[in-house]
Amino acid sequence: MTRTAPPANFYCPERYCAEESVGYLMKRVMMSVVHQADKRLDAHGLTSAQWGPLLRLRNTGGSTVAELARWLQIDAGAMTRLLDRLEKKGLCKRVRSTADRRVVQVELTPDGVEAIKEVPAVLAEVMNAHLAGFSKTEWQALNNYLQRMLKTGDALRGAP
Amino acid sequence: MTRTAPPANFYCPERYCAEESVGYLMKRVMMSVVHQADKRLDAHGLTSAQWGPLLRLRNTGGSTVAELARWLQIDAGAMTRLLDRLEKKGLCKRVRSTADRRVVQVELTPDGVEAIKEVPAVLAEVMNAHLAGFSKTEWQALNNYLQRMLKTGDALRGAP
DNA sequence: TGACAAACATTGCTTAGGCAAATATATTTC
DNA sequence: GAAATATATTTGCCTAAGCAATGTTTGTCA
Repeated sequence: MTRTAPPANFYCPERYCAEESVGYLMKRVMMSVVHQADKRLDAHGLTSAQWGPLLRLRNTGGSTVAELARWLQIDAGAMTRLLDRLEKKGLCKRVRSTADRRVVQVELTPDGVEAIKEVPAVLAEVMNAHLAGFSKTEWQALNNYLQRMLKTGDALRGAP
Repeated sequence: MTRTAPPANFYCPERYCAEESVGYLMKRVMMSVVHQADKRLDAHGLTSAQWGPLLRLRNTGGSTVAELARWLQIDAGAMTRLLDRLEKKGLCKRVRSTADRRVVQVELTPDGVEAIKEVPAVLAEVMNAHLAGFSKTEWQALNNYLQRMLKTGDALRGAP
């Protein structure tokens, strides 16, 4: 049982300035990344919210609504409607499971397989572009920092 | 005139794995930060999208719709509706400018001043919590990395 | 077995952001 | 000064996520 480290002391209420905060910077960086990815994926008719489930479906060869929602950490209702939109575009299809009649199996259609093809290249390209000038050591350090923050954040809300 | 560094080469399409990407980690960290902040601000009747304009209004002593939208980097239409909600809650008020009749001046109400009071403390607390275990050097390195990524991202879309 | 709890999918209501069009006012240009 | 251009705000239509029901089906356990 490892002891949890105490909170850091980098920010204090009196002179908290959003523009100098790691949180603010991270939000801005994410906005830039998403914007770039969206711009490139628009040609393929996908939004930044839509390639997530498609990629998962490709990697698993089919999944369920609840599993996709858990995987992407979004609300199950939101996932239902996201799948509505993807199905309307003909990129995936839903089939009620016969084994467990509560669940709905989701699968890619041939058009869905086609649509997801270029996505990994786009994501890799956008991330590499944003990391221009980084050494491998710096990139690894950044990864390490983010993984630690994520772990700390999960612990905050008592995650497994 | 400094030459821009070429894209990095950390990710490639064939074995691009979202879970191992800096982008994925950053998104997850931001979700955790926003979730924690929302949980604490809920008691004050604010959402994570609403303290942004309020804080800006406090720091500037009043602003305009367009300036707030630019500051927070969101759509002007979205800002209009966000201000609708804040105004309905009685946290700010709008006054048509007499100097330039196109613009609408936005100001905090006394209730708005009250609502924003605890926000910096909450933000500082949430950020410090997520940075538990970080040395000052590591924190500075993280800041430096993020600033560089942001600058690179801005350059990508030709920002000033 | 039979009640009760849990899991799954969906829908309604809300907040929220992006894009485009409409309108009103300023500024610049000729 | 008139016309073109730019800026400011708002509105409509879309995607999107959260929360709280609801109905259905499955699993548990007394």
